[in-house]
Amino acid sequence: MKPKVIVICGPTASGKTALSIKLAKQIDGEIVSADSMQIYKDMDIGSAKPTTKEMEGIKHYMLDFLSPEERYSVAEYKKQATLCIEEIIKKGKTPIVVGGTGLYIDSLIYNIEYEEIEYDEEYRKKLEKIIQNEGLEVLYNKAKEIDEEAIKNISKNDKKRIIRILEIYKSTGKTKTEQEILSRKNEVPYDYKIYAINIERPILYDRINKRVDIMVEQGLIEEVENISKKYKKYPTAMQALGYKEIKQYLDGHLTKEEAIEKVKQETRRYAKRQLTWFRKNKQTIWLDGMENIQNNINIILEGIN
RNA sequence: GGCUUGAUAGCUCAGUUGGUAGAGCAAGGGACUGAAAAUCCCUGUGUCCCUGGUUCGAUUCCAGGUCAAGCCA
Repeated sequence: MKPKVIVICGPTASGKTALSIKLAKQIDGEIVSADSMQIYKDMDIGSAKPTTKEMEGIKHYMLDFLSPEERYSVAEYKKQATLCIEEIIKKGKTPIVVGGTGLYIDSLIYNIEYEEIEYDEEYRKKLEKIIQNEGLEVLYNKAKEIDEEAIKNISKNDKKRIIRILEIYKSTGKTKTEQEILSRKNEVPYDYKIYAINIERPILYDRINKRVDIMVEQGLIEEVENISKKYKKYPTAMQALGYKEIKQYLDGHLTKEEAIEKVKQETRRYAKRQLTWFRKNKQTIWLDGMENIQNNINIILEGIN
């Protein structure tokens, strides 16, 4: 029998944190975060990182451990989160994976293996330069020569994925298609039970809007100010919703009101994309976020026993 | 009170020499394996303010009404 691991996903502001902590207390569980922004230190308010008080003594992993100056990726997440899950199981407790980053969750539930490679900054700079001088199409054609299969699913405008085909080939000598076949060769070691929380769209959007207002009240602007003073570069951290928009305000490109409105709008769009992602997995059991938390926990308890 | 202008998608507006309409933004759907809170793809939603007239046919022309803005009293 494979050990059970519970996954709780869902769009931002759907109530994952509250549900997961209450669940953990009832089943003697510990929480492994699956959130690409809550990993960063000093990004507390804007990433909606659970506070120590909210955690109610439940141990959380994969949270608040990385400097915003550091680069991070799903490959590292997969490796580290797997170690956390193993540790929790060793203690005889139940791991609960909680988060909104679909890519990170999939890396676990499908047990995706990522080959060891090093990030080659020089090569990426070189590619960026080619895009600037000669256009993206040059790289698209190059990628097409390397991996005709993978390029079928990639738009001519999708800069990131075009670059990735080239980077993977450069550092491993394998095509992305070959790499993806290898990445799924290992059996999934755990019995993942996947739950997603959803709320009626207008209510979800209303909650998002209100949450952004609360973040500003709690000092989001000061938080972003602090980060931009404290750190010199933030290769992935400043992609975060709430941070990049407030940064634009601090740099004088937006008024405060415009920036706040933009955070709300971009967060609503993000929630929509998250839902698209989570809908794809047909074994996911959906919970109604407007339902009483204990009732939802009961559904989960029935599912795992 | 009089005159002028306007009223078309959720918003800002274009347009139809009379044959029931289209842009931007917003929105919705989708993709996603090493930056993923990122990146990218697809989609047009409509009593054309109301009532009547002219007309084979009116959102378009005419009359009246309603509302809004401006000007004059």
